[in-house]
Amino acid sequence: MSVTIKDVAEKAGVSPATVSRVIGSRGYVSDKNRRKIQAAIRELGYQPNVLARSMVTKSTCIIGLVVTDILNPFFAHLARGVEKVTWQEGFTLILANTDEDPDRETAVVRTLQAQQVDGLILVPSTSLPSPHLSELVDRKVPLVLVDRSVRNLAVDTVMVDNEHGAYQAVSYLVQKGHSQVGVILDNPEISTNIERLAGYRRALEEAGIPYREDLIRSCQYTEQSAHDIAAEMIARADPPSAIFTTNNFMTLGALNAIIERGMKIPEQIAIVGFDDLELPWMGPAQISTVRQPVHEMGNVAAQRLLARIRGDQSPALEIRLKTRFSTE
Amino acid sequence: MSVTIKDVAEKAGVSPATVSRVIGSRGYVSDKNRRKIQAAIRELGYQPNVLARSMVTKSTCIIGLVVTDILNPFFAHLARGVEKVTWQEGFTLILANTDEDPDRETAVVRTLQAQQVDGLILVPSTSLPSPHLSELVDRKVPLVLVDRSVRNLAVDTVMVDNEHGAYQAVSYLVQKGHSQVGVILDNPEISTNIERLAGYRRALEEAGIPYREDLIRSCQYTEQSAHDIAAEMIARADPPSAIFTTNNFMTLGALNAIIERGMKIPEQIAIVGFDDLELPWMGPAQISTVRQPVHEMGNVAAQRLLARIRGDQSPALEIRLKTRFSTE
DNA sequence: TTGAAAGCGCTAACAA
DNA sequence: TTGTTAGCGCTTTCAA
Repeated sequence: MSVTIKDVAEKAGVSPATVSRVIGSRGYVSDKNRRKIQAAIRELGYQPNVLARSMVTKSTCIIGLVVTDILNPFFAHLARGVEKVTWQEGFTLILANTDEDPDRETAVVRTLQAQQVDGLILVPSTSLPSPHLSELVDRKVPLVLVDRSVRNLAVDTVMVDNEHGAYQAVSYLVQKGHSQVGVILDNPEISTNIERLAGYRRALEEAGIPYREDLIRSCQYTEQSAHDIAAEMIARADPPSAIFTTNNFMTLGALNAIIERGMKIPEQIAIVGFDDLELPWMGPAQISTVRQPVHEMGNVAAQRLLARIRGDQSPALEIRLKTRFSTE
Repeated sequence: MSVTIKDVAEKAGVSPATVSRVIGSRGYVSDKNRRKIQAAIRELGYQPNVLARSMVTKSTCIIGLVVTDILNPFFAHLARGVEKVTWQEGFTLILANTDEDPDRETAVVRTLQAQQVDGLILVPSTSLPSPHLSELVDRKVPLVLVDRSVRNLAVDTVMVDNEHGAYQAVSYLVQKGHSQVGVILDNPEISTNIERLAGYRRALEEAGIPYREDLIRSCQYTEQSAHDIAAEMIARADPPSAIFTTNNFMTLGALNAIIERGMKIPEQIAIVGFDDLELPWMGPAQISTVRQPVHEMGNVAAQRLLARIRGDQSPALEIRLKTRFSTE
C-alpha cells in the first residue's frame, strides 16, 4: 500500500494534523517537529494524495481545456499558451478534443465536470446556444470561451478582431485590383467565420463591389474538402481572381488545388489566408495572412479563468486581441 | 452546494447505497426503486463526484500522457492515437509537455503521480536511466514508453524499427549514387537517434563507404538550429551530396537552408527525412521520407497500458512497428 | 504549538 | 432486495 500522511505522522512521532501543517506550510509547527516531519517525508518518499485533499478543500487545481482539434497547429499553440500560465500557477491541465462535434462537446464537458475541474477553457464547436454550457454557468463553474463566442452566453470570451482582420485582408486584395474575391470557409455557424465574412462584405461594400453569393463557399473542416471546393471554384468559366480562406486547413487545401492546376500565385490567382499559418516552405508563392496572436490568446484566457477561479465576480468580459496583417 | 448522492437518496426515499447500485449498475435493485432513483437523478441534475469514488475504489480512470512537444505534429498525432482508445474505454487523459527537458519531466511525472493517475504513457526526454521513472516502476505504477526507450528500464516500450528505417533510407541514397551523406540529428542521447544513426552506418558499411565523423552533426531541437547546421554543411568546400534528417523539424530546417542557397532538389542535393512529415505543399521538391505509423503507435501504447492497468503481469514487452519508406 | 475528532462524497462489506 | 456501517486520505475546526 502506498504511504499516507498517517505513516509519516507515526514515523515522526506527531499527529497527522501536524504533518498536514508542514505540507501546506500553514499554522504553527515547531522547528524541531518540522525537521523531523520533513525527514520522515523524505525517507518514506511520501507524496500527498491530491484526491483526498481535493475532497475536503473542494478544489482540484485541475483545469479542463477543450479544443476542437489539437492536430491543428493553431489549437496546439493555443494549448501551449494556456498551459504556460496554468502550469506556473500550479494547475494541472486536462486536454480534450471535440472534433468540431457538439455531441462530443457535451460528453467531454460532462466528463470534465465529473472530474470536478476548477474551471474550463473551451473553444465552442458552434455559436448556437448549448444547454451543457448554460448548465456550467448555472452551476457557477468558471468558464472562459476562446477563439469563438456562443450566442447569448454571458461568459468571458477571448477572441481576435475577426471582422477587422478580414476587412484588412480583403481590402488589400481589392486595392490590388481584385474585384472577384472567392471565399472558402468551413462551418458558417461558428462566430469566427460569421465575423470574418462580415469583414469581407464590408471591404467589398466600401469599394462599391457587389456581393456575389456564388463566390462564398463553405466546406467540411478538412483540407481535402477545401481542396475540392477550391478546385471547383477556379475551374469554372468565371473564376475569382483571388481567394480568401478563413483558416489554416482551408488555405492549405486551396493552395494545393491552385498548384495542381498549375496556376501562378499571385499572377494568375491571389490568395490570402486567415490564421497563423506556419507554412514550412512557401517557396516562390506569395501568400499574405492575417496573423493571430494565438499564444497570447491562450495566456489571456488562462489568466481570465484563474481570476474567476479566485473569485472574480465582475460581469462577463469580451476581450479582443488584435490581428496583424502581413503581406509577403 | 452541489447535489450529492445523499440528496438523490432522500428524494427517491432510499438509502445512498441503493443509489450507488443504480449508478454503478451493480447489485440488486428493484425496478420500482430504480425508476424512482433515475427520475430523482434527472430532476436534480445529479452528477457523481468521481473524486470521492476514486478515493474508495483506488482507481481514477485517468491516464497521464507525457510528450516532449505537442507542437510537433508527430506527437500531436501520437496523442490522438492514444486518446482514441483511452476515451473509448472510459479513461480521461491528462496531457503534459516536457519540452525535452529531463527536469521538467521529473516535475511532470511527480504531479501526475500526485493526481493518482492509473497509468502513464511517456516519451522519455533522454535514454539515460532516470530515478523518477525507476520510482514509478518500484511503486508499480503502470508505465508504457513510446517512441523512445530508456536504458535498463524494464517496461513496455512501443517504437518503430528505427535502425531498419534509417538503413532503408540511406541505402536508397547510396543506390542513387550518393557516397557523401550528411546527417542532421538533434539530441544524440535519445534512443531513436542512436538507432537511426546505427542504420545509417550499416547502410554505408554495406556499400563499403567510409564513415566520416564530420558529416554527422547534432543540433538543438528547433527548426532554426537545424537550418543553421544545414546551411553550414552545404556551404563548405566539400559538401555532402545528400542529407539525411532524423525528424520533422530537422527536415524543415535543412529544407529551408537548401532553398535559401538556391540549390535544386534532388539534382544538386538530395534529402531524405525521418518522420511522417505532412509537408502541406512540397511543390517540385522531391523528398523521400521514412514514414512512421504514428497514430497506431498511440493506439498500441494505450492498449498496452490498459492491459497493465487491468492487471497484466507478463514481462515487459518491446513492441516494434514497421516504418514505410516512401520515395516521391 | 499540538492533537482529537469530524467529515468531504462515495463504495463495499455485512446484516437484515 | 435494501440499509447500516465503516472508511478511503486528507484538512479543518476546536480544545487543550
